Amino acid sequence: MEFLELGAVTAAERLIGWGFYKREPNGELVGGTIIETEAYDQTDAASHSFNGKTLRNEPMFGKAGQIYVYFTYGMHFCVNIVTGKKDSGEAVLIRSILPEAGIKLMQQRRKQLKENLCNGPAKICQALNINRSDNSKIINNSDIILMPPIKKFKITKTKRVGIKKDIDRLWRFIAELES
DNA sequence: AGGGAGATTTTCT
DNA sequence: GAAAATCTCCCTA
Repeated sequence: MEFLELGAVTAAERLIGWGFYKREPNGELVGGTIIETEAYDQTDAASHSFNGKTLRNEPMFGKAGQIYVYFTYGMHFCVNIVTGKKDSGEAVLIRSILPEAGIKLMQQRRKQLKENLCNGPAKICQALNINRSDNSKIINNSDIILMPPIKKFKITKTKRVGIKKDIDRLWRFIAELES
């Protein structure tokens, strides 16, 4: 996990293939393999940290390996993994994971039976039950778990989505899935 | 299968 | 007061 201190862009690429989970109160793991990420840092007009530290983005200025949960569009939560050195204001948005553990719980929470369980940042938070109360938690020192990759993926870089500024950076990383 | 609108409220200016 | 690192539904083909 030392690579998380390297900076958001490097970390975003290297996080592809890692397992991301939340541990339920009863010990059950819910989550799966990360297959899509986006990097945000302080040089980046699309980043919450661009204009400096605020009440909301304060976790982005913490140590690598915490999580930053934000609320957006009046109804959705999204999770980031904080990267870089303390006070650098960077993080990696987890955009998509492969549902592998706790699928039944995910289906209940998402009210979906098969597709679309975790293929979007707000969907992941819904499926894993991540919300404001998880903000600033330390990964692997709480109920938020990150596990090393089991297999390697080929990775595609693209432009990020859902932003209006700095749209040309190729800071979105997607695992190529074999069919 | 793809596009457009509406939902809904926090956050910062 | 406006915009927001989004999702779902409903429409058209």
